[in-house]
Amino acid sequence: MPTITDVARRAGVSTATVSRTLNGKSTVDPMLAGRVREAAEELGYHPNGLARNLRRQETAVLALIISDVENPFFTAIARGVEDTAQTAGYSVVLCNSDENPEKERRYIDIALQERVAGVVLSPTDASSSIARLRGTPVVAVDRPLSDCDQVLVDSRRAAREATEHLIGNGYARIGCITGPTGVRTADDRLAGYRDAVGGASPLERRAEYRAGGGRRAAEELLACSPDALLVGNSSMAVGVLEALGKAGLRSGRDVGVVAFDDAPWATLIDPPLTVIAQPAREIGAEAARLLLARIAEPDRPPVATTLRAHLIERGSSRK
Amino acid sequence: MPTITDVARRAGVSTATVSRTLNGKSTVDPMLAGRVREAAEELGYHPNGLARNLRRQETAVLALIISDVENPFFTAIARGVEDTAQTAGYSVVLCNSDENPEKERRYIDIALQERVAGVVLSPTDASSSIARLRGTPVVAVDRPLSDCDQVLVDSRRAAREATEHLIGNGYARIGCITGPTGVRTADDRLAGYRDAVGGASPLERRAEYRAGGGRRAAEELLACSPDALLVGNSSMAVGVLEALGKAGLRSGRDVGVVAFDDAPWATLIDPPLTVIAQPAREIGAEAARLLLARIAEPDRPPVATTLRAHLIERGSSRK
DNA sequence: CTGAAAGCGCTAACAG
DNA sequence: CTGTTAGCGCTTTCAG
Repeated sequence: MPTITDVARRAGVSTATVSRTLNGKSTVDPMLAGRVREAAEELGYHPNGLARNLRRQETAVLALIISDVENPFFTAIARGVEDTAQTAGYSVVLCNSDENPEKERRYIDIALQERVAGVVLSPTDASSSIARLRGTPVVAVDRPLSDCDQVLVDSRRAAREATEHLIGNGYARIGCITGPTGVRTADDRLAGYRDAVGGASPLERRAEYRAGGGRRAAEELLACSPDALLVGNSSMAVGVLEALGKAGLRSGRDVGVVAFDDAPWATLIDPPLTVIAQPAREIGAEAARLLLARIAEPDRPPVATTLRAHLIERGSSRK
Repeated sequence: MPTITDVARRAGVSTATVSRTLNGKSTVDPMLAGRVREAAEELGYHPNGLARNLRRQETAVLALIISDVENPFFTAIARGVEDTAQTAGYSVVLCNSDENPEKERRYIDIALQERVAGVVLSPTDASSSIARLRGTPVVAVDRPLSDCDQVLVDSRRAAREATEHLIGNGYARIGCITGPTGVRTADDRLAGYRDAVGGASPLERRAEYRAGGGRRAAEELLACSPDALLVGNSSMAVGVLEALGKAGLRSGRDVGVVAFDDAPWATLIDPPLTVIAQPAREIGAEAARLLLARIAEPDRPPVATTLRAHLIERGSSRK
C-alpha cells in the first residue's frame, strides 16, 4: 500500500505538501496541488488513518455498543445515533455485545484501543466495565451507568400505566413477563407492574429478552391462567404470542396483551397488538447529541435525559 | 491517558520490557513482569491500538458494511459473521450504508484508513466503490461484486419456484413487488418471477426495499386487481400486508402472498405468511470464513458460494 | 533476560 | 507557499 512518501516522491514535493493538499488545511500552489492529487490518484493512495489518528490524537468515529443487533429497538437507536453523528461529520461503528458482559468488555477495550472519539453504550450490567472507560466520553442508553451521561426511558411509569390500562379494561389476573434480573429495564418494568397490581405477584416471570424466553415464560405462566400479560419487549412478544396461539388462546378476548416496543408488525396481527412505544430513534439521536457535547466539553457535569414511552392502544388489550 | 512510557517509568524498566510483558511474547523475569503489571493496573493503562497497529501493520478487526441495519435479514447476516469471526479471534464492527452509495463509500474509506483486516460488504451498486478496496481482502454478500469472493443466494430460482407455487395453487394474476432497479437481488427476483409467468408483465412494481415502498407499490398494484403477490423482502411485506388490510382484502383467500425472508412474525399473522427463507446467518458465517481464508492467503482465486433459499409454505398462499 | 534505538505513516511547528 | 524536522505510542531488532 502506497504511503504519503510515495506520493510525495512521485509528485516531486515534500510529504508536508502532500499532507496539506490532501487535508486542505493550509493553502497550496494550485499546480503542485494538482500534481499531488494526480500522483495520489495514480498510486491508489489511501491515507493511513492509524498514523493520522496517532498523530492527531483524535478520531472522527464513534462506537455504539448495543446489546442485541437483532432487536429492532436497538437498531432504531442505531439509526438515531448514526443520523445525528453523520451530520456532525462523525461515523459510527456498531458492536454487538449480545447481552454478554465478556463481549461487551472486549468491544469496550477495542473502542478504547482504537481511541474512538466517544462511545454510546447500552450496558449489560450496571457498572463493571464502565471503569475502563474513564477518560473516554461515554453515554449510556436504555440502561443507567453511574456517573455518566445517559438517555433513559421512564420504563417504570410506562409499565405501571400499561398495567393500569389492562386493569381499567377489566382484566384481573395480570401477569408480567420481563427480562433477566439485573437488567435495569427489566427490573423497572417489573416494578411498574407491581406499582399497579399492588406488590409482588405469583404471576411474574423473568426470561431472556428474546422470543424463546418469552415463549417459555408464557407457557409456564399459562398454567396459572392469567387473563392478561405485560410483556417486556417485542422479541419476547413474538414468543408469547406463539405460545398463546398454540394454547388456542386469542389475545384480547382470552388474554389481554401489552408489550413494550412498537414493532412494525404490531398492526398486522389480529387483533393488533397494544404496545408501549419507546422513542428509540430519538433516544439514539439524543445520545449522539450528548456525546458530541461531551466531546466538545469533557468536564461538564453529567446529564441524564429521560424520555417518555407512550401507550398505543390497539385490540390486544380489549376483551 | 497513560502511555507505555509512563508504565515503564513507574515500574522502573524500559518500554521494551513493558511491551514484552503485556504481549507475553518473549519471556520476562517474573519479578519485573509483576512490577509492570502492577504499574499498568495502577495507572489504568490501555495500550494505544493505533500505535500498535501502525507498528504491526495489522488489525484483528473486520468491517461489515450492510445496506440496512433495520432489516432483519442483514442483522442475521451480522450475527453469522460475528460468531465465526469471534471464534477466530477477530472482532467485527458494523457500518450501515443505508442503501446509500455515498455513505457506503465513506465507510469503505474509513475501513481502509483504519486498516481493518478485511471487509464484508453488501454492495449498494455493482462496482463503483470496489475499486478502492484493492489490496484489502473483501467478500461480498447478498449482491455480487466483480472479481472477489462472494456469498449469494439463488434468488432467481427461488422467485421462480415461489411464483410457480402460486400458480400451482390456482392463482392466475400474479403481481411482483421488488426492490429498485440495479439492486441485483431485486432484479433477480423479478427475473425469476418472469421466468414463471412467461415474460414481463404489467403487474410488476419496483420500490424501495422498505415498508413504505411495499405499501405504495401494493396500493398501486391493487388497482389492477392481482390475485397474488410475490414480495421482495420482509420489510416490504409489512407494507403490502397493511395495504391489503386497508383494502379489506384477506391474504390467501383474496390475494395470495409470498414474501422473501422468514421474519419472526411471519407465523403470528393470520393466515401465516408463506415465505422464501434465506439462510442469512449461514451467509454471514460463510462470508466470514471466506474472508478469513483470504486474509490468510491473499492470492487464491476468488470463490463464489451460492446458497439456496427455500420456500416455507404457510397459509397466505392458499385460497 | 533487558535496554537502547529505529521506525511504522502521518501532521504540525518552524524556518526559509 | 514549501521543505525540514520532530515526534504521536508502540514493537522489534540488535547489542549487551
